[in-house]
Amino acid sequence: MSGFAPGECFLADCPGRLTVELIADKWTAVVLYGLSRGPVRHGDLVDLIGGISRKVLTQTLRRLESHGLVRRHAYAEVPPRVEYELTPLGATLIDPIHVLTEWARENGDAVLDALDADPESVARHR
Amino acid sequence: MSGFAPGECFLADCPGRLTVELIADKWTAVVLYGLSRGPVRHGDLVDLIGGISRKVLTQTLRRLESHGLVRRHAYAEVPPRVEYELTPLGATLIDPIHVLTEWARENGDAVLDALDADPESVARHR
DNA sequence: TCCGACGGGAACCTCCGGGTACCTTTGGCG
DNA sequence: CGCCAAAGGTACCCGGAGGTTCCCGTCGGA
Repeated sequence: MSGFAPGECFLADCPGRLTVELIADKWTAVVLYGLSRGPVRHGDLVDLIGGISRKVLTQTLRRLESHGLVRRHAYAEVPPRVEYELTPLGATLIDPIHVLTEWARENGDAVLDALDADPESVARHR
Repeated sequence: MSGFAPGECFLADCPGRLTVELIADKWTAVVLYGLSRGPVRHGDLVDLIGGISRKVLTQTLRRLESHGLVRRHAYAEVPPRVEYELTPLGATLIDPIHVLTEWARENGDAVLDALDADPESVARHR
């Protein structure tokens, strides 16, 4: 519990808040991660991620694009082909996201244990 | 762009998804970070974080509690006093979150630049 | 000739995140 | 004596994020 300087950040107008706004979204991190090994087509991303709707994927990608994290390549072919890839800036976000997945791999079970070992905490009010 | 093994995770039912479900929330990461230096009272957290409403803070803390990341201490005093603190499991999440804040400190400006260097992309479809 | 492949977009709906206002308990104080 | 303040929780309501469905565009192939 030492080595952090928590008070300095995450409080209202600090840069950490920005990142949270960016990736603390239901799908953003997953999409970024799905792009981490190279360009992927829109439809492939839908299959790859699983559970995301095409509309939301498009929205997410558009937002990431406008934030400079993702680049869009539309080829004038038929049937249309669109590929998305990380920008260099976007690629720098993979590491932090990767840290999260590592955490999940190590502690995911503990969370699940706590979840079903603690059903009364939902019912307990005081 | 090497060293990752992206395909293995983040795809539907992998553990990485769990973490995202956990902290990919507007406030969760911020709250965890606010608790990272020790027990904090409910009201103090509201002030510390800034912008969160008491209700949402309570909801967030409750969820974290049921996930085993936060422990709640309610003292039978008047006026009531409630303190929240990280569990050991919750403390392990501080590092990954810290990585995110580091990213923000380094790349936050680049994101903001991309945002207002690309205003037409926002107007184009939003 | 008509359908299928691929990606985008509009219309519609549902659900829950978030804000507001009120409730609780008891001691302080007018 | 009675009313309010402090601190946290909660009932209720609304807006918007996210999902579903359908439609569009074009060309190749059955």
